Amino acid sequence: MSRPVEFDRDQAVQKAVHLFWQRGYQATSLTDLLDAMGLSRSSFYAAFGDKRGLFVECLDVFASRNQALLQRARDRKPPMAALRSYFERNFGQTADPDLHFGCMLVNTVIELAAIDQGLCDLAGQHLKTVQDLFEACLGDAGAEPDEAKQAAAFLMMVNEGARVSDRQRISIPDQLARINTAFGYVESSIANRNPANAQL
Amino acid sequence: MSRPVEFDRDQAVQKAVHLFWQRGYQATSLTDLLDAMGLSRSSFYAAFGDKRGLFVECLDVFASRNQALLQRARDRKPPMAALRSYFERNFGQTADPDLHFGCMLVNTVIELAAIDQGLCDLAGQHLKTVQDLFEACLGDAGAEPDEAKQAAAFLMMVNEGARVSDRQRISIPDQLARINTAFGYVESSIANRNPANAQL
DNA sequence: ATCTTTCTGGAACGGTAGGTCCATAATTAT
DNA sequence: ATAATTATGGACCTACCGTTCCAGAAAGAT
Repeated sequence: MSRPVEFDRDQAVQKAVHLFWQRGYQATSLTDLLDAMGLSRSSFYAAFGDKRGLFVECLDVFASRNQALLQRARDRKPPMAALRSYFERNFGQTADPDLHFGCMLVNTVIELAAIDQGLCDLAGQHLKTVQDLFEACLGDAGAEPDEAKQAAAFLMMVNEGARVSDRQRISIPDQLARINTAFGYVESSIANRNPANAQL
Repeated sequence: MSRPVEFDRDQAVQKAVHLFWQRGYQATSLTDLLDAMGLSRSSFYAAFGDKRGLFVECLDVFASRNQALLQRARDRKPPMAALRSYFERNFGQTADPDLHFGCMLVNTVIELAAIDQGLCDLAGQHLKTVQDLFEACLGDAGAEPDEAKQAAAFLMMVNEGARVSDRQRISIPDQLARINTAFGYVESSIANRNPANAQL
């Protein structure tokens, strides 16, 4: 029927995610995006509507990749180990030592809270989904329902804090130590209430 | 000798702090600042150099007010109560229910991590000073030196997370519950290691 | 009252932002 | 080969950014 699109849409979005994740929404200019994605202005607007539309798509892509990561860990490891792996991701196991972008959802909440409530809320909803996954893992580990809910909320706060620390290029051992402290608290709390689950 | 300045510099900086705190560095335009501070462009550049210079000054003002708040609480309350009051500040005790700006230092770290490393580092240094205050409070509460250091790092992570949650307009009871969970962990940890300090 | 100094308002600057538009290139269907 | 359709490159638009500059207003010193 007509001329086909020349660029790989998914790959272009990947590049955009990387840019937005690193530099945030406002500081990423359309020119930056076009250069990274390797397409022209017309193609961009035809494919994504506008900058904000692309950002929404990037938030969704980031969030689903993020959730999949935790979900896969949950399928393969003991529940508390799966949770820990989510928190320790990007701390020490990445090849690039300068890859301290934190979490795109957290970055978005902070950057756009007073600028674009719609985008901020969208990022917040994705974070809430992750928190629900935390709760499920804690349930797997033997926590009572209310205990799991409380600990999941606590762990989401810890997660948000850890991502802030990450952007400050805190040393990896210090970062891991903080996370270990938080998990030590949660695990001993669950074990104390349910001594049956000595090992989680 | 000559015509005196017409505006109150401190008051103008206060207004600027409020704007930068709420909207961040990039989204606050010079026009916004001039309107809020009530001075003209010429006066602005004569008094503050440029936008970035004013931001540095605002970061310093915010940080010193922040530290003073915790320090005053430390002088007047038991150490752990003083710490708690710092975390609970701005959650429920403010008159304006829409005042969910988080912490200007945390906001700056996230917004400018990949944009202006100097400003990001400056905010990070101020946060480190607060963390040192945390450590001092924990020492007051009877924690061993290494225990205090570890718990202070943990609490800074919690603080950063709590400020992120604040920007999402999380409900006040939920916010207080998370903080209470974190402090419950820390306090029972200190009490268990040093049973002598049953009450902190 | 005059001079000197400094502050003030507003016009103007170059640069860049996100977004639009159109002529042209490229592809498929006939 | 030609027609129809859609993607593409790049010029162009308006708006706003942070900053500079200058003419004139205002106040103290004499």
